[in-house]
Amino acid sequence: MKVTLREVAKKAGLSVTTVSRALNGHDDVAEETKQAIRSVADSLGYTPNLNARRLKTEKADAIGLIIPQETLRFSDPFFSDLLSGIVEQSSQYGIELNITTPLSSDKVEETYLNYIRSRRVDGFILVRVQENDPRIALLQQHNFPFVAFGHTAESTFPYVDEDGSTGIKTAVSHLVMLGHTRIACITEPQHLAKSKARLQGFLDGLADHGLTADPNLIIEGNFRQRSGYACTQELLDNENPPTAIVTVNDLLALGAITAVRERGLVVGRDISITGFDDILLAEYADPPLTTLHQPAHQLGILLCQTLNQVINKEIENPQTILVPELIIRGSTGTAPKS
Amino acid sequence: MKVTLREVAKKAGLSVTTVSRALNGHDDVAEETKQAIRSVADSLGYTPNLNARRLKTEKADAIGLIIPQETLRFSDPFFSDLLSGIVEQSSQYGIELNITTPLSSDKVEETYLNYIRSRRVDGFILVRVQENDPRIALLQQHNFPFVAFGHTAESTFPYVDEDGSTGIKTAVSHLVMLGHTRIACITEPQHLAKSKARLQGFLDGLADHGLTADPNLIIEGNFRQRSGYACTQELLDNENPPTAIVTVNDLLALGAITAVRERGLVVGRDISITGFDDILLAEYADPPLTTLHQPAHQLGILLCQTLNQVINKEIENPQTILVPELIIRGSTGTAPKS
DNA sequence: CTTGACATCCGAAACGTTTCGGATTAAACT
DNA sequence: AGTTTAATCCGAAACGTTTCGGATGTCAAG
Repeated sequence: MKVTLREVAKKAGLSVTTVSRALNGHDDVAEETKQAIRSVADSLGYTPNLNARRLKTEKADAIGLIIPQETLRFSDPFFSDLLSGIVEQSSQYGIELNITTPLSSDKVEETYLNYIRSRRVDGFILVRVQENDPRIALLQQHNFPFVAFGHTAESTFPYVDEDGSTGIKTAVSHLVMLGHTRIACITEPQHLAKSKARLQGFLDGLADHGLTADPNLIIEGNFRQRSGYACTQELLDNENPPTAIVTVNDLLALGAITAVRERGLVVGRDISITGFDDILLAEYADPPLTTLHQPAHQLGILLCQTLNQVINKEIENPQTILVPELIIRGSTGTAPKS
Repeated sequence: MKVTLREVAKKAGLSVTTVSRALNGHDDVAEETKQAIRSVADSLGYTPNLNARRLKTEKADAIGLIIPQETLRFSDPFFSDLLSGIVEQSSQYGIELNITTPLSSDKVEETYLNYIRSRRVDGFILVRVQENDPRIALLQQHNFPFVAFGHTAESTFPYVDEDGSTGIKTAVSHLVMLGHTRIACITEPQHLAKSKARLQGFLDGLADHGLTADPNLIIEGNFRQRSGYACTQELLDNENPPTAIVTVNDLLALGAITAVRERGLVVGRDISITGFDDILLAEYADPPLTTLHQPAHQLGILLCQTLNQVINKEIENPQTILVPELIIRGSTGTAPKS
């Protein structure tokens, strides 16, 4: 049933050594023997036992993706596109993609350590990086290859990231150009690096146009539609409500749209709303959502490519930042005259 | 740096054999030596080299999920919830989850074969099963453990599935009770088992109430919103348009809602629409979508549990079917008087 | 005719684990 | 006292691969 190198060797009348070297394309075996060996191997349906190879070579040809429980639970569309990019690229490279989640939130580092020590992956892709992320400290200390999706100003490690700050600034500019001055912002929890960056972009964007942020108009939500809905209610209850709301992701924006409409207001006329990510549903929202397009799938591919380079030491400290593009749709319009 | 069994043994003053057996909890080593060994192992930070273990035991403690390219590309929310369930449960079991996609659609079986022969997984979870699925034939022929998400009437293999037919029947009944008689259906491509079942449910549902399906009102879409939009346009252009549309997944329904509204009609009053899956966005659609709730996350967990049982031969041929529950929201209402 | 260089092949060891079959000792029976 | 039994422990082989360090043969150059 199972066919090993030894059997290929026997059938080909050659040594195991030669067969191994032939199949791995070394140049100390004659071209015609290589051919012969390959055809024997094919006829027997030989596929190397990966575990044996890994044991010997001390390479796993695999990468790990340890998803935080929070990310796992509230699967947002952006993340699944990111994931699909990672899956696609790792498959293309012929390396395994190994996905897990820590058993509990206080066992994150334990999980990483176990993976490192048991030698089952050559590197990690990190998502949801935080400031002073303990995972990164751990990996750096062990000198273990990884690439982070996310960064801060001080980051000295390999990462791929969006430029969330610039992205939001673009959205703010867009709104200011439309005449808005009372602009609100619904943010995400601030422990994540990317959420911080986006909020900063909002503040900077206002400042760029000589506006100052009204603290009453900055409100922290989470990552879900329901939260966008609730935050918007709160904003609209304000005695001097905003004419535009910058939300920090599309799901928040969709929730905001629902809330606005429930009050009998028209999105894009009475109140403008912007999102972030350009998930599939943004285009089909009603009205279609003005948002910042993130090439999620592409980012996933890039993450995987970068990690591969880090593992193979082809590059020392790659850092890539992609600037999202503003897609203007119906959810934003000129400010109402007051 | 790396610590092996040998070093634990040396430090503990015992043989490699004993250390191995102690750590694996065999009962031919004294309780106090076990304790001692464990503490030495912990102090050294020993973690077994998985590749060595796998080589020896011929078990991978890993399962594979080979995602078809189509599924990968158009990441639907349902699938990511399913995936999250699989990730969660496999992590809980402490087995690896290995995700790939075939390099091209004609290399699907090659990919499976490679995985089987290289001994890197103990079993597979299959998604998007078709009638007479060649992957299933292959796995059965190799006597390799797997569990399918999906089935047909003749299926003799282990599966977990939703009862799509009964689900849609429930939706049809609901509409009939509301007085609808001209009911349309937007289906998915019929090569998938689940899509076939859902269409059958539609036909059976009508028949149950003595209605016959109008071929003009059955129209094949795909899996995306855009398609639901286009199909609905077509339905509404009919000379005798339907008063209700049963769509076979939520994204189609969301597209349908957009199309209906664009014509100035009111969903839930002029035209009723039902979906299937109850994705996160269904509740926040406008109007909220009447749909069939699928416990996607739970299904993922169940798939993983079932596969585990199959691998460990705890059960011979497990087949589970979950009946989806109709969630009535605002997108359906009494039929307009004509 | 010898020498060296080159091309091609191979034996044996090693990676770190598990396990088979036995060895040792002490306790518990005839 | 001798013999069985049980409790602990261990040596060595094996899983299938890669690779180090040669071995063999051929051929051109000296």
